[in-house]
Amino acid sequence: MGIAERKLRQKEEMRTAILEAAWQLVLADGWQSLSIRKIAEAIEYSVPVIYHHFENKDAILLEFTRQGFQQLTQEVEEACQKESDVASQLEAMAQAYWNFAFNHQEYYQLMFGLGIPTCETVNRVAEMKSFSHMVVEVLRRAIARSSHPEVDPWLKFHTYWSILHGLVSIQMISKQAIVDPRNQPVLQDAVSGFVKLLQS
Amino acid sequence: MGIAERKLRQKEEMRTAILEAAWQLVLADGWQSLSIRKIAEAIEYSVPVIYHHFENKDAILLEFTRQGFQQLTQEVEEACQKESDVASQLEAMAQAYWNFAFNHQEYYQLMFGLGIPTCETVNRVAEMKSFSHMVVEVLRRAIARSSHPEVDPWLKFHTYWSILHGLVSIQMISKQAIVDPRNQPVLQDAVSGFVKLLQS
DNA sequence: ATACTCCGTTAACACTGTTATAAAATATAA
DNA sequence: TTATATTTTATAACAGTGTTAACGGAGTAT
Repeated sequence: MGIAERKLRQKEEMRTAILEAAWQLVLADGWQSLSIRKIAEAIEYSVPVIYHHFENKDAILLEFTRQGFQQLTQEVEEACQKESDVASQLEAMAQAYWNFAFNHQEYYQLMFGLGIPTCETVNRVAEMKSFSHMVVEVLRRAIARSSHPEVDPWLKFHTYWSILHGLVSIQMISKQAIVDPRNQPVLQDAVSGFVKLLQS
Repeated sequence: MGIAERKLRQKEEMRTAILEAAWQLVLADGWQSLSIRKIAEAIEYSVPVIYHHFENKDAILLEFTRQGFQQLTQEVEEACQKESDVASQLEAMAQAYWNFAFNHQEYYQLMFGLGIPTCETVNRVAEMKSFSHMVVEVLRRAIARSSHPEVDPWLKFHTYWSILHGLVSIQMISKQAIVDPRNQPVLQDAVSGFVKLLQS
């Protein structure tokens, strides 16, 4: 009875065909414009067949999210194994993480739910510049008082902001719960570390 | 001729009515489910009137983004002014930033294009746990070799990951450009600072 | 009173995810 | 081989979405 086997094989082929077509569409036009109908047209089948292989559109996206995390883990791990001492490992891993994010932007944006307001959108928001400016001034004073007054305050601002934004978004993703602001050891850990280093 | 003034006033009132209705809808059901038709129904006008006040849906969202950055700047600045020395200022500002993000999650998510995969979605991705586990193991070794072996590796992981994610997403938002991985002073700055502190 | 400019409407276009229903193709049993 | 049962595929619809063209009516200006 090779019939059942053939059917299973065909089912698997169809599944990967859907994923491959979807991926091509994403590479061409981004996540925002991906649609079930476009996938159906690409694989030259009608729309409902897709629903025989995936419960809904989110299931397709979830599949890619999984693939993304697999690949991220693999690349970071490889970078780690190329180094011997722990400090170099952590730095190499950070670099690998960064490389993954920008070499596979589509993956990264999906994995972390980044709608990505385009560069134009951001530049239109003058209010963002006020914010940057305000924080930079504080950092400038801190740097002036430190033992390394040549440090670039904009570099430090970028770092400071990134730490804050990273803390917030990772927290938002991992826990929906409302958090007591007075109980944030991670925030304390990261910020006090940053400040200590700034003043050293 | 008070007529022209009255018309201008009415136009302004309509504009704020649209924004207020939109805001209520967002508070009730989130950004994802906000639609022009729902706004129209809420203000008891037909759909096209909205297009007389805003070019399109994005223009409405942009308005809220602006408001968000204004409010964020204000709250962070107030927190800054309550402190005297720079270190306390930077820490208070970080706390204010954090508070803003979680007290006005809708604003924050819009401002940074966070689609926010829900907690359930994230938990379904087992691959995320592999990643976490892998990194935690490296941190555990680093902590064991440091002079503070009692430090929680999961706390440090959370910090490490947040720094990386923050760097990446801020970079993705502010510059569309493809970046040369060998030229990332901010990444160097943040990660080497983290590692130094970890080993101290 | 006539012409004209707004303001607001209805109705449509071109999409989206999802699904009920019907038909065609295939597999099984007689 | 024929007839029945099963699975696979397609058509067409539902309920939404953003956006806009076309039309009506009220208020203003000449």
